[in-house]
Amino acid sequence: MLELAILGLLDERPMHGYELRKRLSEMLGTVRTVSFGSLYPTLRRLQQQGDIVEDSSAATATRPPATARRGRKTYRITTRGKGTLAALLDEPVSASFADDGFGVHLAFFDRTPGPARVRLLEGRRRVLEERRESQRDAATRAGPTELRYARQLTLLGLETSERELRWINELIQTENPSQGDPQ
Amino acid sequence: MLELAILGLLDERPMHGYELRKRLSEMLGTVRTVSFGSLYPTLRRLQQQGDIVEDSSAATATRPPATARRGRKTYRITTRGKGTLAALLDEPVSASFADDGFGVHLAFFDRTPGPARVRLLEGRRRVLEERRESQRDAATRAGPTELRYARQLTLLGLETSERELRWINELIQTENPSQGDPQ
DNA sequence: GCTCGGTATATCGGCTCGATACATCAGCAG
DNA sequence: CTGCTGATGTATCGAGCCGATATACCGAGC
Repeated sequence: MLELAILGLLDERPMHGYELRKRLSEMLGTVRTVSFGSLYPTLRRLQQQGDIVEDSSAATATRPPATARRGRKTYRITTRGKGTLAALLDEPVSASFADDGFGVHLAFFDRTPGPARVRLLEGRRRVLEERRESQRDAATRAGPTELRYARQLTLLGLETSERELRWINELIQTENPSQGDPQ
Repeated sequence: MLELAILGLLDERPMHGYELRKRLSEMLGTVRTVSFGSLYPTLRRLQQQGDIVEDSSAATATRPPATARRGRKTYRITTRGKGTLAALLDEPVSASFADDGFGVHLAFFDRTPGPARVRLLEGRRRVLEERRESQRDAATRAGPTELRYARQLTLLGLETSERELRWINELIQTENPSQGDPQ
């Protein structure tokens, strides 16, 4: 998922690590924060795979020193990286339907082809439906009295799932007005 | 957090790994599922620390074979383990205020002493307030048009945070009727 | 001139997950 | 009775991610 986020951002313009993190935080808001302990290893991995390269042009181009501060490493997406990005956008994996992954995918929704959009939204809906069912089971099942707080938390979660389901159903209708809600 | 959950369950009665996982799933509902890849290493760690021991009495007690199926390992909490559990319940750490950890703590709320209850609830409230603020910032900040889907997700998250804040404020009032909401 | 906070890269240990492997056992169909 | 399937049950492996930590440079303000 982090690979998708990085490639998506570098597809807009070259950036260095620290900047990537800032853009990620403001873009994904509370959905996901990225630690340096994940970011830098992922950058190295992407570089080894040939999806990104260190961008030397920015340093040597117009202004010799000054612009590129010491220690800065600016990365740029390669042609191979663009292919990887397109594949990630087109083929949602199971992680794409989880809370985190879905938010990342959604941030690049405008670059996602139509069929993949529908697959993504419906996969997310399926996850939410399963969650709702298990929450309903837990809420119905009469637990011991001492668990009333945990039960209230479950009820709160159930409401949240139901709201998000309504939300995503609206989104699916917007995306594909011809067919209704099968469930 | 997983240590707390295991110790808390074993404090009720001895159990083996598979059973622990089932109880955890139905108890925490959707809040948290535990994989075997976390469960078994954690059990080993707890055993090495002396917080739990393999319970041989159950196997040799009333019925010789039959009950204890081959390969089953039943664990029992030790005196040291009870101390660890009490400490975990009494001293909420930063992980206790995260979504996962909070749910686990709440499941054992009836065994948590009063002052620790208040610390837990107020710590959780602080986390939620921070989240709400950053979501408000993100929602206010006019992003580019192509991010409208991600923005709608943020708005949904903002509503969720606000609802959970109202919920926890009620809980705090129930716990401590004398003093109101400082924020 | 000196400290303080923001910028910037990087590593380490430890936890957790998903996948996988491998047994046992109950029930049921052939 | 034999073989199949599916639930029970323990366990490991690789990989990703997080939080803490270390290091260093820079600009602003006193």
